[in-house]
Amino acid sequence: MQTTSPNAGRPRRTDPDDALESAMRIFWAHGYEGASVGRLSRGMGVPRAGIYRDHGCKRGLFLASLDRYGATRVPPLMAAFDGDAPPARALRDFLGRVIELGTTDPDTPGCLISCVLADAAGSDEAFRTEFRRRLDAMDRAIADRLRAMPRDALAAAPDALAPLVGATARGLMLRARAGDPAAELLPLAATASRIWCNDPAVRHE
Amino acid sequence: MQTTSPNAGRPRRTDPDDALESAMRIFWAHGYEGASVGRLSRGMGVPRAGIYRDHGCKRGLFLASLDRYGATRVPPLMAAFDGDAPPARALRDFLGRVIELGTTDPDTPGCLISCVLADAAGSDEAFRTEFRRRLDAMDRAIADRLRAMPRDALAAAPDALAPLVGATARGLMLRARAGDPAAELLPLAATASRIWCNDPAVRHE
DNA sequence: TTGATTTGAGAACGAGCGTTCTGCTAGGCT
DNA sequence: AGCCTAGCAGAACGCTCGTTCTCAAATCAA
Repeated sequence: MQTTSPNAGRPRRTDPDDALESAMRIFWAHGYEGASVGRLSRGMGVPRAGIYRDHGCKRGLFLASLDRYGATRVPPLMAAFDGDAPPARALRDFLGRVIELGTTDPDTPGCLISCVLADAAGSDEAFRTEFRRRLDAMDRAIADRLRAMPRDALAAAPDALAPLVGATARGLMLRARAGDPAAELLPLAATASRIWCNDPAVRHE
Repeated sequence: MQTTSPNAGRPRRTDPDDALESAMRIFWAHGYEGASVGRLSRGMGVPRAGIYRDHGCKRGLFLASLDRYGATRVPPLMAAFDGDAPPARALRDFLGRVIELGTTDPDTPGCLISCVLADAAGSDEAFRTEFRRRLDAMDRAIADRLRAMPRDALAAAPDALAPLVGATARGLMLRARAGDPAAELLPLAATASRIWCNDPAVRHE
């Protein structure tokens, strides 16, 4: 977006992508209000002034962290619907990836959007709009994937089932935030995916 | 718990129950970190020193607020399972009450536990334990109600379905936090309750 | 009325907040 | 070599935080 300046100046101590990744993880762990600029600066390896130069203010850094989260953490979830696995298998895989994201790193339990942005959205209109925008985007993406599945494979119409899948995924993220290990959550993914799909042979275990 | 003192002292300006209700709503709206003691004191109608006299510290007031939430907001949800309505009806009623709780007052969107305590649980061990304790209690209560339903009425075993019902309810609370109106969420309750119950006559609309 | 007791109102405290500023440093350019 | 640029390190700003303290006000007992 910008040509290199004639004189390059001192190089950055930390790669901007790495710095943003660190910031995202600090927000993820401590919440928006709980993550102080001092802690962010130290964790990012960027001086305080550098944060304001790059993102304007703490809010800007948080919004950039949300963008990074959406760009790096969400696509691997949706990839569960790639390929042509049976619907029940794809849905179980999707929830499995959700559980993995929420439980893999004990320092960042749950989901930056469902657990952190949700809190910030309580009384801040801009954050609430951002929150809603991201929920809608994910549910719409899920609906797109469900619509591509064979008709009558699902227990409800794709547009009706999609927000239910999204809500369930977020409920699992809250469980992950509480420290539940993946092994305790994966059976939930199996039950949910089974119930969501029309497979008369294996109803009520 | 204590006998009246020989000399009664100056009466309180605000009833302690009303004060705690106000504190709970302020935490609900602004989150744990976002609710300052100054704002709490003003909103409660209790001087700062009174908060520390009654609850020890800000954490103590938050925990007391959680207790009040659990005592006043949760039982009306579980009451959906009273009576002998058909399982699908009871489950839909339950989610309907969840939606109502999360959307009725725009100043306190969503759920104090699922949206506020969840954030605080990220890096605070005590809050995480408290969070998990409350999630477990609710899922156990749901399981008790599901077990009382006629066998083979549900699409999965009660103990397997209960945490799924809990997770879905919390996902709806996040939607409420984002500002979704009840009218947009109620169809989700209908779809979920239908899918959770074995009613072959009305599968895939 | 007086004394004991409990609360209210608000000042005060040190610490930490988000944000900005000041020199100094490390590179590329000429 | 000397200049220009951009970033670093850390001090500094005013403000708000959670917490504590002080003193006047209000009630009951004697």
